[in-house]
Amino acid sequence: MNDTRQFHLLAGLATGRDARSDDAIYQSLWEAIVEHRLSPGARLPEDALAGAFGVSRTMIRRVLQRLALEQLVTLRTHRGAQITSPTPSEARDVFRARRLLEGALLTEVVGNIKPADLQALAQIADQEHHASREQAIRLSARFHTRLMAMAGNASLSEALSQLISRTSLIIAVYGRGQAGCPCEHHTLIKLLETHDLAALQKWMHEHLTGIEASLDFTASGDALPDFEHLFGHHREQNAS
Amino acid sequence: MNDTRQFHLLAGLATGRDARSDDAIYQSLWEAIVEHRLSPGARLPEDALAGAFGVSRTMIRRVLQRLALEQLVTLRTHRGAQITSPTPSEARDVFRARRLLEGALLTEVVGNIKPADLQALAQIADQEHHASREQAIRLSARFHTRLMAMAGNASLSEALSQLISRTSLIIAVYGRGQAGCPCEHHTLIKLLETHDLAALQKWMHEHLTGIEASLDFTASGDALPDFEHLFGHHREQNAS
DNA sequence: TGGAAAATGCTTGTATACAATCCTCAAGGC
DNA sequence: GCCTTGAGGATTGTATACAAGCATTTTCCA
Repeated sequence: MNDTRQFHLLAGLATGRDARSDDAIYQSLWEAIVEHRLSPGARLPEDALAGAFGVSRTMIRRVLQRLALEQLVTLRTHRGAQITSPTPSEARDVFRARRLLEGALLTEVVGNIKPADLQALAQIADQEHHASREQAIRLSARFHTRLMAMAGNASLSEALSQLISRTSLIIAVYGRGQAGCPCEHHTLIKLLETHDLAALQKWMHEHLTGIEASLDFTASGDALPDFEHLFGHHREQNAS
Repeated sequence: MNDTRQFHLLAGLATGRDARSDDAIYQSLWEAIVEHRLSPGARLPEDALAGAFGVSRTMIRRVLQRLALEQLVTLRTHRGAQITSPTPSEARDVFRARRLLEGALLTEVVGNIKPADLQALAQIADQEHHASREQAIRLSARFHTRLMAMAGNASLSEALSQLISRTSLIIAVYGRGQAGCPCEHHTLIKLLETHDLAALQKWMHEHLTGIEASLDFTASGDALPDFEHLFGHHREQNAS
């Protein structure tokens, strides 16, 4: 069927021209994933994407590989790409990693605060207020990414921004209703102005723990249910 | 000239067959980079690699893109790939990041020590003793990677293993003579057995700081010298 | 009528052809 | 003699053709 129409909403996002560089395609797909317009489990056929973006499969494959290395899409051989569905275990790893990294990086952030940074953060937080629920998720990711860039360590910032993107996938699978935390971000900006490291770290820890606590891991996020857990007693009866 | 011979040492490393999967090619290149058999700045022409590995450029390009996303090679448009030469600033970022991450992860490692892990670490440390200088560098990376895998957080382990690989590049550019630290790794294993977190963190901090201190950042690591800094006064004289 | 096996179509994997760009080297002008 | 400019070769960027594998459906048999 070569369903190009399904992905035309993606193509319309960026510059508007027909053929785009692979970086622009990456951006479009990244935004669609982080904004939950492409949900975990959704298939990403190469032909359909190539048609929507007006390029050949070559470029699409390069972009998909990049997204796969960032764990936003899952590539299975001869079975194509689909948006990654993080497992509960992976989800917990991501939150543990973020608590550790963002807490530690705050130490370096407080020594590096510049007015321009605070202004940029405030602008993002403001946009979150007026944005749709979908865009708010992406802006929330941008807020955290921008905040951690203030630590001035590109190596860590990059690793962290990947964790932040994956958090959006986790929320898509295990989130229940209520969205992120726009007002909380304004609180953080006020704390940044006081340079109170302990308070900032406490805030960040509670912020991340709060998001994690709002998730519901009982719902099966994966495509195939856990038969072992559901019907395991049958086997025990037969085996014994 | 299509100089395939230059890369035949790489092709001989893995399985020995002619055509290999992209993962095997990635492994071969990764080892050659980490073992300093391919030095920073070395060019990686796609045709030559394709010939050496007995595959087409398609696969080579995929592997090079992956190595580029891990910052082991640098991809410049229409100018091909070459082994990355980390800047002094990047080098310092990597060491800061490793001190932070590895120090913090030790906290989770000490709660998770299993005999099999200690045995695996001891085996790597032993191999370091008997290995050539080149292989010792790779084994040292493996040691740290294996150690941090004990923390049981795949997200952080992956980010960290990238930092560890990049450290090898940094040593290739800025290292002066003396190699790594084989005996020190045996010390760490003894400390692990005591479960003394504070001592472990102290050891790790000094270990990484010691390596960083042994580097010489005055030598120009980049291909093209810093003309701005060298000849900048000329422009100032003309401008004023 | 239900199930298993085969066939067909669709999607991905790999290689290759062609176009675009850059680098090198040589020739000409100042 | 040095710098600029142009042509040629070499290398990368992109698209496409073909092969290989999986999924679905259809058919056949019990």
